[in-house]
Amino acid sequence: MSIANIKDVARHANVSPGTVSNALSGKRPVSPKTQQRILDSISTLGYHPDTLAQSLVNGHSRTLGVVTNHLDDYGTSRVLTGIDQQAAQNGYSILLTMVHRNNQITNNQMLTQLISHRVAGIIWAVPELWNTDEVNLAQYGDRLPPTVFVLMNPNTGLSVVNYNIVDGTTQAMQHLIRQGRKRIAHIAGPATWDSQQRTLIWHNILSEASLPCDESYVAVSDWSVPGGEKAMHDLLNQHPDLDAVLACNDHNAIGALKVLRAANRNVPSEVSIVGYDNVPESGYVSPALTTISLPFAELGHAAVRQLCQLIDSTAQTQPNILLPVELVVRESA
Amino acid sequence: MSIANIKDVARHANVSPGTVSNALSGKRPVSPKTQQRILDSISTLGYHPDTLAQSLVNGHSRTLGVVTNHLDDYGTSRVLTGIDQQAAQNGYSILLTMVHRNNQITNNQMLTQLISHRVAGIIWAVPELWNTDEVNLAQYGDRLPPTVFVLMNPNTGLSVVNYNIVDGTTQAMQHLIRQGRKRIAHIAGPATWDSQQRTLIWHNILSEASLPCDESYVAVSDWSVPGGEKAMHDLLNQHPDLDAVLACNDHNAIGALKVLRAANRNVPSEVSIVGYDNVPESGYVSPALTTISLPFAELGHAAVRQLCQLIDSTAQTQPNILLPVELVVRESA
DNA sequence: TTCATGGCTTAAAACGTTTTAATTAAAACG
DNA sequence: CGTTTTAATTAAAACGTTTTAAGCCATGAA
Repeated sequence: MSIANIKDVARHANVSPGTVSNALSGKRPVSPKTQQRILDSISTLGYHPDTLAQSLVNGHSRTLGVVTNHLDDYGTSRVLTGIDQQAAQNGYSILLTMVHRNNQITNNQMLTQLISHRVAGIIWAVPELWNTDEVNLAQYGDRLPPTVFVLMNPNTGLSVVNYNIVDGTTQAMQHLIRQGRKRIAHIAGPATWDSQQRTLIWHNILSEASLPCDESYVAVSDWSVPGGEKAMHDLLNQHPDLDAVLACNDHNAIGALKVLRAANRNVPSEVSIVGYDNVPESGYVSPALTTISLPFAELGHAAVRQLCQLIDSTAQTQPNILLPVELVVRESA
Repeated sequence: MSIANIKDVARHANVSPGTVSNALSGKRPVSPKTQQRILDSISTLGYHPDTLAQSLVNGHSRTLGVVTNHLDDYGTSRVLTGIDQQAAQNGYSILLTMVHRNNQITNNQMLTQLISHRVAGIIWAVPELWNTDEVNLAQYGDRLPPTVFVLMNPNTGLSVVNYNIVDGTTQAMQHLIRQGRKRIAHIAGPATWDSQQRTLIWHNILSEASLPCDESYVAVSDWSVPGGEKAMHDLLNQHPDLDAVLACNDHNAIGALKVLRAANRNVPSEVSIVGYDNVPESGYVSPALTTISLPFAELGHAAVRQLCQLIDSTAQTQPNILLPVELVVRESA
């Protein structure tokens, strides 16, 4: 006995397939008696409608394609969790495609795959790996479903959901300056758009306050703890008298913390540190990190809501969304 | 102009739809000339086959349904990353369903959703939240596609992929005993199967070695850092002279570390600690944690491979898979 | 009695593929 | 050059739904 379909139900309930469809969708009236009969047949046969067939006939699949980075870091995981949450709430399933380190599959292949699956929309959540030059969106024409980009440069003409980078860095800097710090070094990330953005703000605020902000106060690191250690080392060599550090993320800040402890500089009395991201461990290193808390899960929520609006309204674009951030003051500054 | 389908291609290449299908699949020979003509038409029209229609006609969807826990902890994220990696390699897409904290959707609804999507197989990767009583798998009969369970009790008659819990805990205990530790306390997790398993092994090894192992040496915690702090507090009260701690995971161990530092007990000279999981932060707390490294990504890989075998062979079951673990010796023990 | 009205129901077409069985075209053979 | 074999192609059926247009049957009005 193979798996039951709508015809089996129809036959069992002595009714036509169309009526079964109506009974389930409620789009057309069905008499109470037949309704009940159909429901009974459905449960005795254990019938579940075939989503594929449904999607095929009405042209869309109530599925969102999500392209995300590998989940090795906290932020990406949280964003994906948020996406799933909101998608479930809006009645969408999600079709997942991940970008891995040894990336064997191209952006184009990913898009093609999602398009083939007839997803209703796409969320591109690969921070900064999206190079608009690499992929020519226009080539897909109207085959490309509505698409929302998370954690991306909002000045690209695409539909972007991001957190407020400017505000976050500004808050952190102001906090340090308010505490009377004068020589504020900066551990920058790799040369991605958002990282450059933060460095720029660091520079502007310091120069406005007539505080030192030349290049010797900046060390470039990757996003890792060892990277932070190395950067802190260099900074201490250049400026043994520095009294604060603005790190581009918490992991770098944690690395810096280790180096400062080894160098017998007390944090925060001698040197203040502010991180970025508010990863869980930032709360239980010692001293606990003062950091900028980013609304990762909310980014996921907002992206799905934005996407659903695009899908429903068939408007081509929506205004970008920038979510607020929050300075979490703990012990390190 | 709507999106191109196989008929459009056929018309454009002066050929029948069936031939286009054959040209793409290679299942039946097509003459080189027509082949070329078809390929040209495909690229000028920008044709991508509709996966939904394909799946509908050949009965399966080259999609794996994955049910995972929310991604707030490292292990789950890594497992999912591993699953995606291997699935991509085997040519499967993945349809994601997450279990969230405020769980509004039941196990049954999840299964029904996946079944409706005609997934080729299911990976259930919700550690310990799966209660076999809650869901009666038998009720789905042959509607349920092949299913593999990750991080679950292997003694259930289901197809399970897990790491070797017994071996991991044993290695940790032997390491502590080798170092001459006599009073080894234990921070246990919530009363889940694998947690109980570890507590049992802790007990057996100690009693074999004629070392104290009564209940007063066990504190129950959740999996969190604060939970670990509280547990460590209690243990120190009960046994101020304890000289080692076996924690049920790294977060508990980190919490314990904080309490021990506050109590001025040197780690590892006075008290040794071993964690479990090898989360990234275990490497950069101070002192760095000695811990059991679990093969999370490999669990994902193995689960997909196992599932693919089940799908291909249509054998009902496969032997369970237990992956080896590794003791990572750092500073804390 | 006839006719429209309105509420349910149904048969058939459509969605975009693959596959089967039948057909044609091409090649090989005597 | 006719016949057989083989290779390439096609028309049509199938997959499981939804939807459209048509049909049926009471009911109530003229």
